[in-house]
Order: sequence, then structure tokens, then C-alpha cells
Amino acid sequence: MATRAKPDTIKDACIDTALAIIEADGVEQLSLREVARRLGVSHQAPYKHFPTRDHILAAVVARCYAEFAAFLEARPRHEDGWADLGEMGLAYLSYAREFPLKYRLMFNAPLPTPSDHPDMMAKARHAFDILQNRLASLNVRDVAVAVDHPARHDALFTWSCLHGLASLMQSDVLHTLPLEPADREVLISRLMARLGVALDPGC
Amino acid sequence: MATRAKPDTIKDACIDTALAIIEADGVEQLSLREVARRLGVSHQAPYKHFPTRDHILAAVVARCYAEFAAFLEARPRHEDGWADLGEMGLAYLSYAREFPLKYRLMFNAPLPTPSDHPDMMAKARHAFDILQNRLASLNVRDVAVAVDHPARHDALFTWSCLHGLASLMQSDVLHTLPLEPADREVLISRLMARLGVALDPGC
DNA sequence: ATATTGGGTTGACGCTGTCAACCTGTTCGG
DNA sequence: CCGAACAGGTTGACAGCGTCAACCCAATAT
Repeated sequence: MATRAKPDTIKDACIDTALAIIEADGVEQLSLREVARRLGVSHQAPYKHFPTRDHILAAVVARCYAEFAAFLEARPRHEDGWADLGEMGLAYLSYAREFPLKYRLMFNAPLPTPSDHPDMMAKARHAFDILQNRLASLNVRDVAVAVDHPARHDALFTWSCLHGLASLMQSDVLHTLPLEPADREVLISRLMARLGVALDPGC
Repeated sequence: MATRAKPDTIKDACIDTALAIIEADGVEQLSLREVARRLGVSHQAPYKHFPTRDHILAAVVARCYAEFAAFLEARPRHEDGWADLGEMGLAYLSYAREFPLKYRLMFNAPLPTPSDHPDMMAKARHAFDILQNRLASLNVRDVAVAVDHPARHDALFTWSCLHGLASLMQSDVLHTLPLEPADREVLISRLMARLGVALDPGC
């Protein structure tokens, strides 16, 4: 009956469906049986394509990282490197706000052990590289400093700030603080400014 | 038989046990039935003290926040406010490194909706207040700036950086990056330095 | 002395991830 | 061209989970 569907067609459908569930209800609501149910297949069908639940999850997360990277790349470009970096920061925070559940999935959820899922790791790494490359191509004013002050450190610092702010902003814990919506904008712009100062103390 | 145990005695034991499980195996391994099993009581006993799983979890998290706050307060003290702030940052990162599972529980895990668990919220808030107060008592050099530049913003910025770094460092995703142990120290001190620059651009 | 109630019990339900066995087209080596 | 291997789908079972319901007992309150 079910003439062999194009290979990977179900596999992709699984990932799509899992992503849809996560986007709608959060990762804790994701279950393989629900995925199978939505696809109208037996509860075991997904297991023919993924050895375990974590493997589906890893595939979903990998897709998210790819999407996230694409989102960062799609930012408005600027001639000036620093302005461009700023734009990237905003893009980062925008993504976290537009796709909070996906963002949490990538950065704020217990992930399957990355070393078991190299594809996921690679995609994560690629997203990070975008930031790192952007920073690396900024001309560091002092060559002596630049040596033991690699872009990697800058990138980690920047990522830390952005990730910290994004995740605190969407964490309900912060909700406990008197943080009005207008405050958010102020907070973001202030953080970006501080980030600039920290990265380029020369000016 | 079981003559009524001192009220709240089992309740506390539940929290202790749950915390022990989390500390040993992570939050995803926590189950109420395991808690009951370890306490040698029936699988329903804990439900007499907590209406739902999330309520136990919230109690555990609340205890973590309290412990975390105490840890911050126990830092070595300095006369100089800025040095003291630095010490607090280090204490923050130390906590995250010493108790990674508890740290993740508080800041990197899907928590029960805070608004349903006011005690948890209050304890979280208290931990944040420690940071905020420390910053507030630093003399801001320019009064005009200080007005719309409240300590709250400083605190959020600082927390963002610290949280971002802590969580990236312990996220396995970062493990994918070439970050040797020695690098960690460098990274930390560099971040702290940058934090200082950002908070006090005057010098 | 009796009613209430806090704390404990057992049993069931439906959900989950996963293992095992089975079935059926398609593909490919001989 | 045929039979084997196999990819992909199925049903059925299992244990563990959170939770609901009912029952039960000792201590307290009236």
C-alpha cells in the first residue's frame, strides 16, 4: 500500500512536526507519539528514522541553529563594521523575542549531549562563527593587544552579554522585576552601547 | 503505626531528597516516585504536601535561590566598592561552576510558572537584589546620569553578562569550541575587566 | 464521645519512551 | 529473472511517570 515514500520525506516531516509542536507548546510538550499521531502514522514509525528521542530533538535543534544563523545573516548590512556589529546584536535579540520557544530550545533547555550529535554541534558552531567572523574583521587598533586578545574572546564576551540579556528577558523570573515594556527598549539600547564601550574602550 | 511525624518534617525531607537527586543526576531525572522511594514511603505521600510536581520543583528551586544568595553574600568583602563588585562577580561564576546542576536548575531549565509560586519568585528576587544593592551603593560620578540610569539597569546588564558567560561555559554547545581550561580563567578575568569598563566608562 | 482532618496507603488511568516481532513492498546480486 | 536483503511500516508489550480516587487511621477539636 504505502508505496515507499521518497526517502527522508517522513524524516523531514517528523522534524517539521516536532518543530511545530515545540513552537506551539514548548519542548516539554514534545512527544514522539504526538508527532506520529499528527503524521497519521503508527507510534513507532519515527523510530525507523531516528534511533532515539534525542536524535529527533537534535535534528530539530540543528535546524533551529541553521535558521538562527540565517536570521543573523539576513540583518540589514552596514558599511561601518561597528555599526554592522550593532545590527547583528539587534538581530540576535530580535530572534530571541520573535521565536522565544526556539531560542529557549537552543540555549535554555537541557539538550541531548552535543558530542553524540555532531550535526547539531556543527550548526551551532556555524552560528557562532558568524559572530566571530564579524568581530575578527573589525580592525583592532592595537596590534599588540590583538595577539592575545583574539576575536574568539570578543565573540564569547559578546555572545555572553547578548545571550544573558535575551534569556533573562524572556525568563519569567525577570518578570518579577518591575520591567515595563518601554524599559525593554531602553535596556536593549543601553546594553548595546555598553557592549560597544567594552569592546572598543579606545573610544 | 506511623505516629504523626513532626509537621513539615516529611515536606522538608521531600525537598532535601529532590535536591539530592537533582544534584546527582540533573533535573530531568527527578521524579516524585523516586523521591518517595528513597524516603521509604508510598508513591503518593509527597502529594499530601505538594499539590503537584511543579510545587515540589518550585520549593527546590526556591531553596537553591536562597542558597545562591547566601553564597553571594559569603564572598570575601572589600572596602572598595568596585573591588567588592568584582568579588561578587567571581562568586557568581564560582557558584555556577561548583554547582552546575543547581545553577542550571535556576537559570537554564524550564521552570514552573513563577507567578504560580510566589515564594520561589521572592527568593529569586532577593538574589537579584543583592547585586542591585551592591551596584546602587556605588557612587555614580555624574548625578544627572544617575537619574535615568538606575542601578537596576546596571544590575541587569551585569547579571546578563555573568549569566551569559556562566551558561555558555557550562553549555555543552560551547564545548564544541576550542576552549581549553586555561582559557577559561583568561576568559573570566577578561570579561570581568570589560564589565568594569562598561559600568564605569569614566575610568 | 464524636466529628473532623492531616497524613498515609493501595489501586487504577492514560501518558510516555523503548524493545521485540512481524509484515510488505522495493532493490539488487547472482 | 529470481530470491535474498532490506527499508520502512505495523501491532503489541513493558516499565516508569504524574495524577485522581478511595480508603484508613490516629490525633485533635468540639
